Amino acid sequence: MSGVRAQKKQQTRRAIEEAAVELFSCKGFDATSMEDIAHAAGVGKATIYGYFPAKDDIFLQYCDDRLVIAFNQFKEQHSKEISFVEYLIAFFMIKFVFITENREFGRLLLREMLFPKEPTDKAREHNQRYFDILEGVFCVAEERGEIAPNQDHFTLSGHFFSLYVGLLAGWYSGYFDSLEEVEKSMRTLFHQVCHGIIS
Amino acid sequence: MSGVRAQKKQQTRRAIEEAAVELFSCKGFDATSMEDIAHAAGVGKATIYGYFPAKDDIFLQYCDDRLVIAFNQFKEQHSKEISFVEYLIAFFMIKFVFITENREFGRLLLREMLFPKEPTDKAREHNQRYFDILEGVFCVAEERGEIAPNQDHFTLSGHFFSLYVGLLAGWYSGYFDSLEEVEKSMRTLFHQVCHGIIS
DNA sequence: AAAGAATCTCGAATGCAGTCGAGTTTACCT
DNA sequence: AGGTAAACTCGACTGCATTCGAGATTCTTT
Repeated sequence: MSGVRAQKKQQTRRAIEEAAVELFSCKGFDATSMEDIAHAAGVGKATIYGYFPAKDDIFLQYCDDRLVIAFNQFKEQHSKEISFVEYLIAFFMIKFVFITENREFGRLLLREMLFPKEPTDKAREHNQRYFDILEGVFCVAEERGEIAPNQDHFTLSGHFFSLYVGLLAGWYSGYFDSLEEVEKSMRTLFHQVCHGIIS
Repeated sequence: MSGVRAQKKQQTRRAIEEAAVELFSCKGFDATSMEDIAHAAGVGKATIYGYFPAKDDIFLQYCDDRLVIAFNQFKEQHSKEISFVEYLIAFFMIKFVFITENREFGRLLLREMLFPKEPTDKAREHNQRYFDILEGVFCVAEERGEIAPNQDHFTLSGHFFSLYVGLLAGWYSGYFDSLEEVEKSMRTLFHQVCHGIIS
């Protein structure tokens, strides 16, 4: 039975994560010290570093986990019956809402994910989840004749993703007052992609 | 004559900035301590805080200044004779090269500019410089009949800017091996915007 | 020119993220 | 069981950004 230790580890890990998320939500990320977390979780400060490489990672991990859940919920809820643009809007808006739900959390997550100190497999893997989903959307859209054939799906994914990131940057810089405005802009932008701006 | 003090301040400020940039370039941002900078600049550590609110701001300020110079150079060098897409590509590629010249500098600059802790006038002002330039480009393009009339220039600017940001994120996540690849992708994406992906 | 106000300067102190290494617990082997 | 290796834990320590506050310098006023 090599279960005692493993079980305890799980427990400790969860205790740390829960304590951290609770404190971050309550006091804010910067105002929460590792000592606070350690105390709240009932472990020594250094112990935390056996579970998470750095303070950031505690809730980066947490956010990422929650994001996966949101993904899956979305996949269940939304059929691909609607036009692919509407589908994409629903997809990105869910993410948008999720990310901006807590301004500070989202900010840190985005910073880390989009502009990492150096490229990591973790981030790549994270992105791959997007691309896989979008890939599926584009395939269906192509079959239905909604988009021209022979387009590089990776580039397409990148295009929509970029617009999503741009909207987030706009949000964080105060260019939107409400989610409705964001959705409106997203719709405009996505339609630009579809129809072009020339004709 | 209230000049002695003011002059000294200018001198000190420049000494700090120069010492900091020199050290950041040489040793890297994280590896350079405020004490190093203070010592190199010949002032006390605390003095620096009389000139810059935080370590980040020292070279954020510097980067921003240099960026303005790059902007102006660009405006002089490039005529608007070429097609507006080629103009935009030239414009954004210069910025791209500038930003990624020093990976660490660019990363910090982007993080701060795109996802600020809270919206600041400083960032707004920074962005406004873009929009003004792009505005001009779109007006000319419209007159020439290169793009359909009655489009919202702000949204258009946002669109191209988003793609630029997306490419940067791709670069920082290791999806490109060279600037040539970036430019190629940029061209593809910009053409998508022009012609749409439907027809 | 003298004194009082404003500004500038810096070494010392503070607070926090992250590391170290010694001590403790668990797993594995014979 | 008994002993050894591996993994876990934590208080003390390190290094750094940022703040404090007391003293020095410059400006202003009369």
